[in-house]
Amino acid sequence: MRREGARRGGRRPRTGRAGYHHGDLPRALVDAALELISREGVRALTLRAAARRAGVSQAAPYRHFADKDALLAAVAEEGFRLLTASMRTAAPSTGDDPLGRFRGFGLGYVAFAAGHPAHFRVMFGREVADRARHPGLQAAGGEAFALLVDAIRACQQAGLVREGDTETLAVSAWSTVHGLAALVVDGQLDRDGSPDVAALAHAVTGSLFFGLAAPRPAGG
Amino acid sequence: MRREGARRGGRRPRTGRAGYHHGDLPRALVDAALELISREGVRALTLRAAARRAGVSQAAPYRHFADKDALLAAVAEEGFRLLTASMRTAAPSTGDDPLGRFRGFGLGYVAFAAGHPAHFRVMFGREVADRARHPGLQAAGGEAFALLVDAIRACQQAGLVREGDTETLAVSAWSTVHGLAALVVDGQLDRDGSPDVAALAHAVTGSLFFGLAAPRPAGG
DNA sequence: ACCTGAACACCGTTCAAGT
DNA sequence: ACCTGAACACCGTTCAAGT
Repeated sequence: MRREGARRGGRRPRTGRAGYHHGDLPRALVDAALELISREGVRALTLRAAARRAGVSQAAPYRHFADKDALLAAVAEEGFRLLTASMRTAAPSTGDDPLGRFRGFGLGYVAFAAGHPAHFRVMFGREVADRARHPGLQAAGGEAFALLVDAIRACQQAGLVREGDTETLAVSAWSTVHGLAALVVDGQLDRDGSPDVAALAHAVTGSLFFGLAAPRPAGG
Repeated sequence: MRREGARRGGRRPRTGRAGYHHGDLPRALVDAALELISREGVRALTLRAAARRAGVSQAAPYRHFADKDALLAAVAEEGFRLLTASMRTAAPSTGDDPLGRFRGFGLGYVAFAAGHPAHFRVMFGREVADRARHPGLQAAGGEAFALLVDAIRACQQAGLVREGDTETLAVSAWSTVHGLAALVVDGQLDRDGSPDVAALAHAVTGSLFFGLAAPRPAGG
């Protein structure tokens, strides 16, 4: 992970384009990787193909990434940052609606996966061979999980979610939204045409909160 | 998918070992693939490495599999069959406990993933590039989902699960167990040592049924 | 400081040829 | 009917060399 800021907006460094083809080859390689994955699948992502797309020689990527794994780790790390952003965007920021906030995180999680399938695949697909070598990755993943844990704790404190080990409840919540996200990205839900992801996300987060059990008959 | 029965037990065909190295090279290649994935990751699975492991030339696999994708599809299809078997084993077969049966399917799903991570990865990891080319695969996946749908319907008929579109409820259930399974296989839950998968599976299927909501105070 | 060209040991896949 | 050997166009990665 020699790469640092993504510098998305362009704004090339003053030191100039001398020697540069892009002003930002790392960024160009990450974009090329995402496009290759989206259009032709993870197997089509080769370092050489990404280099070709960026208009540099096959050896040039090694100036910025130690190996193919490092490029994939950069994609995954960016994905985790976009994930937390998507969760925050979907959640109301007001402190007085902890349940809405919790549900918003879930909806944002699924929306991210549906909107960034290439990122999602690299984040969770074991493409990054040795995750331990990329601690920034683990950290970024932990941040998203922490968001969920905090939201559940707030709901518990408001008396909206039942008592119990917060982390275990968070694993339930994470499993639910992650499972839906994975099934969507994986195309497993496509058997009768393309599914209404937003509707499913609402149904699933609703089930998560209220459960599948039939309401007890009053006095029963 | 030229390959047919897996003939797991050994029992070589009478027609003899003349020309055969294994009696069953397709089986040997599937086993080699699983071992390579388990020991060195999906990237280490190459057709040539599988052939080496099976003791045949690099070109020999093409007698039995059209291409690398076909070998992966065979692994995935076997996985789906093992998944349904695991679900059936974990579920009580008695007709008078639909809820236990439903929960058993969920526990069996997670147990399969934890016990067969290499299969699970190929089944859901987009390693098989063109899934449409392998209809047997889609069918085997649909079977597992159908099990869940039937179990939910039975619970609804017994008044144990609330009314509503059965398929949508099934997606909730599938998402929950699939999400936990994926997080386990992916190592995402390893941040404080290795997790107690069976305990998490119980907690998660419990949450799925009862929800996370705090019990309503009586008369409130 | 960043990039290229050539090289090495690998892949997936094909095809003529062997038994 | 099943397998091999050689071949082709690709990969990841390294390294000396260029500006």
